[in-house]
Amino acid sequence: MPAGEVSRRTLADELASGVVELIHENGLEPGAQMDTVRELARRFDVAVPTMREGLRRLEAMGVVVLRHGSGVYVGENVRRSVVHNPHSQVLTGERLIDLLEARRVIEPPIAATAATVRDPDGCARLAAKLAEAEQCLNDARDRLWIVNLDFHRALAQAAGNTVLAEVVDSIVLVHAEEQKEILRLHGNESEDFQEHQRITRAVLDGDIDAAFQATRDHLSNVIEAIRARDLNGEQ
Amino acid sequence: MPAGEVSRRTLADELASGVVELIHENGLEPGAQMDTVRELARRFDVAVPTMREGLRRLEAMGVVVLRHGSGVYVGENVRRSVVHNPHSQVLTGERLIDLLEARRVIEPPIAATAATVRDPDGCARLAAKLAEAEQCLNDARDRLWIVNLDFHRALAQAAGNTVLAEVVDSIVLVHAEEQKEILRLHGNESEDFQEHQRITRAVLDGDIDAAFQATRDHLSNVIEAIRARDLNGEQ
DNA sequence: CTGACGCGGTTGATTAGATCACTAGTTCAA
DNA sequence: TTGAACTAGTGATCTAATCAACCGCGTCAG
Repeated sequence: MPAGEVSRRTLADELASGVVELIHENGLEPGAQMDTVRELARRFDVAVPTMREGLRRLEAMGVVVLRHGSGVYVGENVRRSVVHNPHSQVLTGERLIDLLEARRVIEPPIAATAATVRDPDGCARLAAKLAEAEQCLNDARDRLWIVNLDFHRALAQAAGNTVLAEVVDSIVLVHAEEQKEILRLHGNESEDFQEHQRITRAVLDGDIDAAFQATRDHLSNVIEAIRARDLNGEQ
Repeated sequence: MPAGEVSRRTLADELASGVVELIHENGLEPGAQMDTVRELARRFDVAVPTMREGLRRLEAMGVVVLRHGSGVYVGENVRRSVVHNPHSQVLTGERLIDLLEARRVIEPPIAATAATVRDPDGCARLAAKLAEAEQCLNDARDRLWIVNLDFHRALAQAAGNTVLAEVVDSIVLVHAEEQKEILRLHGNESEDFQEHQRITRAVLDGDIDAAFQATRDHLSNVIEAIRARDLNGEQ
């Protein structure tokens, strides 16, 4: 009984692939409206509920978005190879530490790459996100957590490699709501901001070692803060 | 018209979450059989096609597997947070280079972590995968490509962090079939094997710098080999 | 006794058709 | 001109039926 074994490909799976081909053949960008569910069902000569099953597969991946009463749209993830799974296990203390430690391994070399590349657009976006965070520190503290996560995404994007951006995007978004709550209770917002400043300066200056070290130090501090609250004791 | 915006949560989405909760409440492991589609529909008081839509979402993520004539099973990805999207764009030359360059950023520090941790099980699995690759080099060359990808997965697992393992798992599996074809035509199998040997020795010896450098060199060589074939000219 | 084959029951897969809920665009009235 | 109401289009969900695949059990043959 090897449950992981793919036996025969279902029609829903084939329809999902067919729809993706259609998107790419027509050069549709994220946000573009596609044929309706009924039209797609007619085009592929299947029943509407069967087409819906295929579209649900794509929806899970963020490749399409079904809007009730409006239509079917191309999703943001249409070109993504790596996504995060919104239907995975509940976040445990151990898992959060695992996640942050993984980020501590991955993100410093990404920051170093960003400092190497020094892409003008990427750097501008990073600086803009830092400015946004500063504003949030002053008058929109409830948004600060997501802007801080976005800072890390901008950092990965500044490395100029879409796969790296997708990877970081995926891991920072894991259990986003739960992270929000934990960071709200135990984060240190002004220290985080200073550390983000340090990272940004290093990247803008093209100082590879400083970018690496600042990112590593920052994530180490986050890990220590989370550890200090003895997360396992609260479960 | 913000297509990426989540308006109202559908029943299919809620059912997907409900099924995941059921899996975790009952402590079901990958491979375990769950209630049938009809039973799940009854349990959640919805119609069968609606439950099927929810299950298709989970199936896309590898959280469940629907086996025709048999039942619904828990999938391998039930605990995964990061997965690869099988429904993304066609692999282009540029995209493959992007992918390999991302791996060159991420995998060396992961190898260094593996050399730091020196987990006995992880190291054993790495050595076993290397031995398997050697065997394939002699008498099963058609399988060598997947075993070589598995080597990288074993390397990430040896770092002892599930998120890192998931990340590497996801990126090496991207466009696996297409990678197979490209590596078959342009890879250098005996050189790859030697480089994998070098990486393994460094990890087993706990030589952090060597593990980092050997992994980086290996991936650089793969990138150069792919570049040398002028991939864009072939499209 | 063991292995292979066939059958029946269970379960997933797909269809057809209907009704309900939401959205976007248009028209009308203040 | 603006806001509200209406309508048509579209997704969401349901009911009910039929078809296809799998699994377990029993029987038969070697």
